[in-house]
Amino acid sequence: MHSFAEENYLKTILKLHLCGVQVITTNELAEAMHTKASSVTDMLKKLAAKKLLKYEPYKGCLLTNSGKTVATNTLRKHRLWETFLVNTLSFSWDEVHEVAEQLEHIQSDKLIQQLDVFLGFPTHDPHGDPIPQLDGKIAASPFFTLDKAKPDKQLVVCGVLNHSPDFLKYLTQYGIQIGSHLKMIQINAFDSSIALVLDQKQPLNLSKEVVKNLLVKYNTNQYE
Amino acid sequence: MHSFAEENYLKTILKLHLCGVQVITTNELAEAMHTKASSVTDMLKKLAAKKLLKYEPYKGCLLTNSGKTVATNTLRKHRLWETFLVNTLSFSWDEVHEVAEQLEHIQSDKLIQQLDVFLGFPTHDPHGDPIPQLDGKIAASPFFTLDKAKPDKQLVVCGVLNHSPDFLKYLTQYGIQIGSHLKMIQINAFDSSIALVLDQKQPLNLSKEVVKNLLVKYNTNQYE
DNA sequence: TAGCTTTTTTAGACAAGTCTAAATATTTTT
DNA sequence: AAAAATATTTAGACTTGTCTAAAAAAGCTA
Repeated sequence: MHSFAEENYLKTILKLHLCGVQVITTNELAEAMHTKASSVTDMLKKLAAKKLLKYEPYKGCLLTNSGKTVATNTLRKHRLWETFLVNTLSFSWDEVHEVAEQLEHIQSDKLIQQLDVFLGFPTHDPHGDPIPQLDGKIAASPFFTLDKAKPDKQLVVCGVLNHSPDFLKYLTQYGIQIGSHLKMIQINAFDSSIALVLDQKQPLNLSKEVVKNLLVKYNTNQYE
Repeated sequence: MHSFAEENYLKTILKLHLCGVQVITTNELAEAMHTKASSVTDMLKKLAAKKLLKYEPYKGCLLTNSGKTVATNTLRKHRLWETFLVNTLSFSWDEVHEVAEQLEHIQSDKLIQQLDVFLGFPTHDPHGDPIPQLDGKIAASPFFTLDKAKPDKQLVVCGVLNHSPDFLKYLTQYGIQIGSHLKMIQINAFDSSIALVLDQKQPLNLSKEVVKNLLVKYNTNQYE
């Protein structure tokens, strides 16, 4: 139906939308796609001709409903496959992205339907990102970054903003993963680093770069 | 590493090899690939330049060792994915081919390795075809077509030669699947059809077209 | 072996997607 | 508001893989 390239452009535009960008410019998209602005212009014209997005030269683009459907579906497939790789095939969370980038383009409604059943209708992928549902709904993240947390409250790690293997490996090395329990002690004024306690064990210090990319929530089930 | 098109050509050449064709001609390949002879010539030149096969104009082609490796690996991936779709995601054997044609091109050694582990190192796919092993070895089929069977011996259905959905649905409709037990009664001289008994139940008549595409073996475990 | 048929290759075209370099808009600065 | 800087688009080229139509080679046939 749609080419890999088309699906990739639409998915990237959707992800920028989800990050709060309203109208996406050619250069923003070129950077996100690791390609050149001229290539983006060519593709935007093609996608506009297919009515998958609105495109005004020099003004940027905006997904139409049908473009949003394609993009959401591609994102759904990507996140379901990431969940499969981690939950079923023992991949670690820093290894899945590249493979899921390929798997997300497989065309088969039944395949994704059955994968969803097999995985037990997961709501979040291994990085804590919400999996778009079949009707296109994407749950808003109820999580916040660690630097926004109140001190001395029990927190649970729920996801990451940065998905780079380097960052994910860093977290793994310090024993931080989805579900880890921690308590924020204080923000150090000098470098905005944060002192915290992980899993009732030794104290730890995390830089502001790390802290701003770590999604947490307050632990409401601490007496379970 | 190699494009989808290249992998498809190499895989098709390997499959023709496995069916006993030694040197493959341009027209044979064009028919098997559902494409035109001129397109085949172009691709053969490219694959020969990459040393994946030997190509002599007007004489046909022959896989080199490295070409054989790529082809075997693609076939291995195809058959592992078919096994996954049937065993894990509840696909029927007539639904898997098209999806596996896409999945076989996913590039990730770890993915296939882990899939193999998850499936329990299967040796045959849902159509009874042997799954090439990691070292490239492909088990020779110990099965034979039903028209070669001796009468009145217990047989087990092990696979098919024709993989078309029409044929597979036909078999399913008559209750024939991998593992079905049957006994050949007699060959009818008039139309070469075969009378048989399926699973100790009602007698059945199968046309010579069906019989020549059904792989069976003698049941050596009938007292288990 | 000369002529006919079939097979295969070549030549030239096209579509998708990308790129560089040049041209044109837009925005910012002064 | 004109000049400079930045952003975007256009023009033309390249790659991959395909096709049609025409040319060339190979294989038959008599």
